[in-house]
Amino acid sequence: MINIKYFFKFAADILLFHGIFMKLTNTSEYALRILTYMAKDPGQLYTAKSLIEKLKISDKYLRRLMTTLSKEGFIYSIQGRDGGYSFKKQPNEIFLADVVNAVEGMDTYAGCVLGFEECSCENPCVMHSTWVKVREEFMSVFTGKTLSDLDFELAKRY
Amino acid sequence: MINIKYFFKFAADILLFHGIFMKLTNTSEYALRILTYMAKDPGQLYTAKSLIEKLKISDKYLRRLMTTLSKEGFIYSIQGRDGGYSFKKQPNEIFLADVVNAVEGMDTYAGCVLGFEECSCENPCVMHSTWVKVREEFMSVFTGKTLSDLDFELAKRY
DNA sequence: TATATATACTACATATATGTGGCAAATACT
DNA sequence: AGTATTTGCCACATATATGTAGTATATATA
Repeated sequence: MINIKYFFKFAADILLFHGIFMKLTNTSEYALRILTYMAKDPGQLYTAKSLIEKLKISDKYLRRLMTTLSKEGFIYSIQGRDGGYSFKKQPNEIFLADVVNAVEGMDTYAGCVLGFEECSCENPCVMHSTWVKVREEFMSVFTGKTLSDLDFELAKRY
Repeated sequence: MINIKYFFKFAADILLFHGIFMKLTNTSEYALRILTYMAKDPGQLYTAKSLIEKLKISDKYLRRLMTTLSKEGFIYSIQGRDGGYSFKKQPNEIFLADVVNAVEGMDTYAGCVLGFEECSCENPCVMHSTWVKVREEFMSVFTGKTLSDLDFELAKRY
């Protein structure tokens, strides 16, 4: 899930700055943060402890998420001493959309921006075409890129 | 605020359909639903009662929203018998981004898709450029269109 | 078998978004 | 002044997302 907010902000020099706030839910953020981190070195076995320390995600929340990601087939887990998590599917088989979908659940549908049930191309609301433009950009990016299609060389993080 | 979810859905013919769920918060949906409805006939005075019936928004929630929209300067309100709401700013002066921003509050900022505080073009996360593409599409559409730039002829709704 | 270390699960706690109830205040009309 | 109709406001109720606590279970090693 993604949250988007617009904002206005005064810079120090009194310049009016008109920007956007667009944010995944913490849950989706965490899932992508974890998997993109693991994708840098996909062969490794990662303990919850190491992920928590490295990625600043709260202990129990991360563990619950790992269980979800495991049940969804992205990773497998090994219990007991010397246990941990590693990839089950390869990173180049995992699309960004799949990750978001998995952790957010599938009990949703493509909705009208104004919340109308009956909105469609044949019977559009006043914002239909406007919204479709935004949605299609998001769709093409998130369904078109896998975990291994990201900027691992550019990013100095982790 | 906007919530986006991906979804998979089986059509009747067993075709696997891979789509997107992308949704404003109810609050933003309501605000846009109300203002786009009013923008079809901007000169009129609208009672809360008529808006509730027409737009299927719960009584008290709509009234609270109208007060917000009024305080934010989009509309003015007339109390008492024969009172109601009407535009203060003209619809062609109200950008979609302004509406979302007004009802969601301004205590936010443009964030990293993975939730990193320090993420920027100079110090990007692995998803930075990917996310910027999506965000800029949303930004250009919502800061580029006003309430009067919508498809009033096409939409049979209301 | 005992111990250390790891994941799995359940239930609860907190924060935020959303929705509701009741009453006060304003205004037109009689 | 009295009444009907309308907006304004406060406090609470509910739903969902997020975060935490405690305990059970699994496994490598000694």
